[in-house]
Amino acid sequence: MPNTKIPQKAGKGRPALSKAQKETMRGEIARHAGRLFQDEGYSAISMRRLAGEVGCSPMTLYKYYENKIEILRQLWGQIFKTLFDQIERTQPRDANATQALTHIAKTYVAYWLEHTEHYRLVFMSEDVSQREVGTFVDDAQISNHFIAFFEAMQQATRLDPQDQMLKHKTDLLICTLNGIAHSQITISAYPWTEAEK
Amino acid sequence: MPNTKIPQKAGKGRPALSKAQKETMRGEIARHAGRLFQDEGYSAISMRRLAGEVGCSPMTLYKYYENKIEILRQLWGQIFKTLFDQIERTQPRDANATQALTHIAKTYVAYWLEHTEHYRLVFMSEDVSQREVGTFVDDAQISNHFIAFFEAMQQATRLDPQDQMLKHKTDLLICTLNGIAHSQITISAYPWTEAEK
DNA sequence: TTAATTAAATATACGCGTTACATTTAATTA
DNA sequence: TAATTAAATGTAACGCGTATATTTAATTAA
Repeated sequence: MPNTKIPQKAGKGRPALSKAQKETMRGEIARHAGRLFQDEGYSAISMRRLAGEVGCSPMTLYKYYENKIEILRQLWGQIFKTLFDQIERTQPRDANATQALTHIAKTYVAYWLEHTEHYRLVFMSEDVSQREVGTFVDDAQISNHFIAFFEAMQQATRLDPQDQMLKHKTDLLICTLNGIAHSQITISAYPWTEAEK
Repeated sequence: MPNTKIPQKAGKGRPALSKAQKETMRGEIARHAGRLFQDEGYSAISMRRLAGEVGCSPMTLYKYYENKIEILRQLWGQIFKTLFDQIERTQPRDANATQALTHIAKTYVAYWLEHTEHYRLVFMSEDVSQREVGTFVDDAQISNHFIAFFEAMQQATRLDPQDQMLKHKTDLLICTLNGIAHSQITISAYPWTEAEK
């Protein structure tokens, strides 16, 4: 196999970037992308433009990210991490199952309302195809966080984790919460009734 | 205003296409597009390719459709028209409000299961952006049909049409029905429990 | 018949995301 | 210092949707 490129373990040449170095540059790109996407919209920012702002060549972006949507997904990941960290941090120790679920739901909605620019970046980025949103849901980094909903719902309802109904209830709750946040951000003044279910 | 282009009423130049001619050509394009999109997927078919199959130049397509997504939306419109015509045609005369709503729901799901290729075209076309799906919901031709759901729900629940709860219930029903169809088409064997709510 | 007019149809061109490839730069070791 | 090797850059190209410029053809006035 003459065409396979095997990276050297401790070769003689220029060393590959360390994980930290790679992360630094990824972060730098994400930082500019976040600002630009927020200001002008995902679809309005071209890779050539982003490269210009970062101060590198367009091709260099592809050294650090597979493609454009992966940059946006990175931002999504950061946002959800912040959100779920906040939920966990503010969860009262002495809460029972129902209170815990309510706390998750309330904090979740409150976060989006306090960071509407993040909400827009996640749920209202234009020219993002369904397939790309699909991989967003598949993204382990993000979807794992939503397991918190599932577990809290399981605790609160005492349903069998195998029960299809449990997943349905959880999905419905998430949809409802997103719906509430969406309504409050786009339309203003919306009935504030999220504690149900 | 020197730049406004006012079409002549019965001008001297080459006559504009008649409405019938325009519709014929639109239908011809939609016919090919339907076949190609179903066989190879919306995103896999380029305007150049579609033009080749129709037998015209790529830009001629833009004489009859604003852009690519409008061709897909035309197909969506046809599908929903067929679907809601069928619901109306098969609605029993002597049904009470609850029975009528149940009939709508059942026929709706059954249609997608009998025409899975249409379901895929409507709900699973890849590389369709969120903005484009947004205008799909805004499309009067399609969304008017969904008013049938709203009215049937209003009759069945006897809620005030102004009541926010009514719209919520309707939205939830539609989501649930789509969810059932989606589950049955993608996964097989799924709990068949749509008559509730 | 011919010239003028006008819309249809086509040809050309642009910027996009992305890929491929060639070249240059810089960090490491023999 | 020379060889090596990955990073980084430059250049070009591809196919895409589509905006704009140009050509073609159908009609009427001369």
